[in-house]
Amino acid sequence: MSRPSRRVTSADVARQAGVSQTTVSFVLNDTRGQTIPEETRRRVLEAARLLDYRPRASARSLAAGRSDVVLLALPGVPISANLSRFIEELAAALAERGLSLVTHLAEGHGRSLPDLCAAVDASVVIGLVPFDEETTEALHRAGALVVLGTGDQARAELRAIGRLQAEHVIGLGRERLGYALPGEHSTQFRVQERLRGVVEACADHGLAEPIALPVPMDTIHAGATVDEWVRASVTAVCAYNDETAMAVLAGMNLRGLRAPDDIAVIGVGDVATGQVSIPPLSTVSVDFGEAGKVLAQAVADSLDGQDAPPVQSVSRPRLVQRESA
Amino acid sequence: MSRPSRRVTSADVARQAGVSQTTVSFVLNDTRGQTIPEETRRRVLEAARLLDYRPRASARSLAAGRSDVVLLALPGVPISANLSRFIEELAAALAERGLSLVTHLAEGHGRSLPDLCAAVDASVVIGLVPFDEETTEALHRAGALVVLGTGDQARAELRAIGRLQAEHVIGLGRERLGYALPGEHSTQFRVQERLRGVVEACADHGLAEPIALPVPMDTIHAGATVDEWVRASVTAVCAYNDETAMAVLAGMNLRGLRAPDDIAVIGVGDVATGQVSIPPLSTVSVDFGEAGKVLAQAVADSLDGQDAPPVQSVSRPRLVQRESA
DNA sequence: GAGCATTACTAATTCGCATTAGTAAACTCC
DNA sequence: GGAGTTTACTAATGCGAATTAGTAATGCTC
Repeated sequence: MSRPSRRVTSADVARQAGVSQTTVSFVLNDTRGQTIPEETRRRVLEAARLLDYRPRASARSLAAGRSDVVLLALPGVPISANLSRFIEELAAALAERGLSLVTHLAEGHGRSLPDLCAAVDASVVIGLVPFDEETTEALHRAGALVVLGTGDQARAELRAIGRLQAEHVIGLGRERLGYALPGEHSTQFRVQERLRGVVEACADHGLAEPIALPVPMDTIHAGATVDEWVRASVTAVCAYNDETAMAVLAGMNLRGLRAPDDIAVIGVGDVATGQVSIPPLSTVSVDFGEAGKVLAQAVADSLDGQDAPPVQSVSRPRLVQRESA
Repeated sequence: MSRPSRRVTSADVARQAGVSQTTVSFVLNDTRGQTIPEETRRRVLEAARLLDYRPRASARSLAAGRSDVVLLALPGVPISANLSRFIEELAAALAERGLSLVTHLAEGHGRSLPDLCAAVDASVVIGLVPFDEETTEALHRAGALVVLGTGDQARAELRAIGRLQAEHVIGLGRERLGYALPGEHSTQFRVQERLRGVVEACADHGLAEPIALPVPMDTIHAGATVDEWVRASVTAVCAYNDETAMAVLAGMNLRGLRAPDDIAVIGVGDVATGQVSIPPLSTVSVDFGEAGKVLAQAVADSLDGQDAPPVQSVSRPRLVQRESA
């Protein structure tokens, strides 16, 4: 259609408003230390609105030395409703501070995160999985001013989730636990750390280590896995996530076993279908609640103020008790 | 940690390699029409590697007049495994062409898509939901050279999904259909178009219009909805998605009804838990297959070649028959 | 009513890269 | 052996906004 013609520039706005480009910049950025009379400000704003002017990001960040792009690196897993709500909240909170959030589905075969970071000229990179030292380093070299998601905080949070599951079923009087690993990617960081949390909780209570078995998304195979747990007298299974937990439930159903009577089952994630599983699934909801706002604040702080206090807790695991445990 | 020091620039590389900045640019961009001897090329490449040089995107796109950022606008729904695979594939295919993909969870309260487009200086915007004329216009003004996802193609694809569901159960001999709307957002474009597809298929076969009812994610309420369908002698239910379908299954289970004997149930999406529902859920898998590569090609084409043929079909709906229908 | 500060601006410079317009040397070719 | 071409580069310019360094006009003070 309409040839993209020429983009509107700040010079166009200046011309329209009858001022210099400098003044336009001052008005639009609320540059402090500059006094602009109300009338002039109004004229500039009006002209900008009229022309639907949007500063060209590349010019802006070239001149300013930093962009206002925040890159959120997501793990390669499907994005739950929960997580996507968190992302939107984060985006909204960042937008209020003039920052723009874009996301990147990592773990893919696309370009590396540092490459991407450079490609979009991101000032901030947030990871939901922790970055190792080397990646952090590379991100900084790639132009990231702030990198969040390093450190052991993510690790701690993942473990807390496992712990919460275990504590719950132990509280129910179960003493022999199983752990349901996902059918795939079971060596992944997230999986191992959640399992770790369960292991720790068992140790704390003087119980034997949980029996961790992979559970494929398939009723027949799940049934076989359940058999193994039954042989080991397992009376509660903590699952890596709700999907896996539902597979366990299906396997049990196939064997005529009931949750929680025979084996208590608890998942993670509070996916919608957990409410209509048979029986309804107890789970740990990873509630991002205020996390978006908190994170946005942390980002903004560490972007202008030198160092902000590290973000404590992003997710806030919460027990959702239904019928399966 | 390490103060971000100063970013490495192409001038640094030039100095290191003992050539001019111009030459560095020529080598790194494989500028055609320039002959660079192998030895010089090697020196430059080596210097760039040594310094871990990455061109600053803002400077690049300011000078070149266009960035290599592609923005994918996603609907505000959770991202299925299927979709995320598609995204990764698209990202990989774009990366091969020197383009970087970032995603944006739309429908949020963050900034508007045109604003975001300008903020990341995207050259291309792809939408999985169609953009209206106005938005497309705004995106172009915001600097997007290419905008994909306009037009009625998305509409057609959504309808095809509904059609496929309906055709399947009609093929099973069912003549009175129900449609399970999601408990929320049931007036949304996607929902309505899928339903439309079912309505059309019914009409084509001379059947009565499907009885569309919202199904909340809650076994009790789902049971009540099932009652309504039973009263209307419905023998097959097409659901907006797998989650909703599973709620229907739960409601039926509560009433002692079996799928497909009493009512056939079919979902959309092929979510993992559909494999372990009771009974395993028949569904329409929205298979993106080669779509990533095709789309990437279309993007690249229309970015340098003037106009590329519009992308035909992005998703390729495919029936996955399990037990529920 | 001279000196100084404040107001309300603007001209000129800068960011880092791509690109255009050279230029000097080597290499044809009749 | 001089004109023309190709090779192998480099100097200079421009992209569009932010920023720095002004400047002219007005206000305030003693």
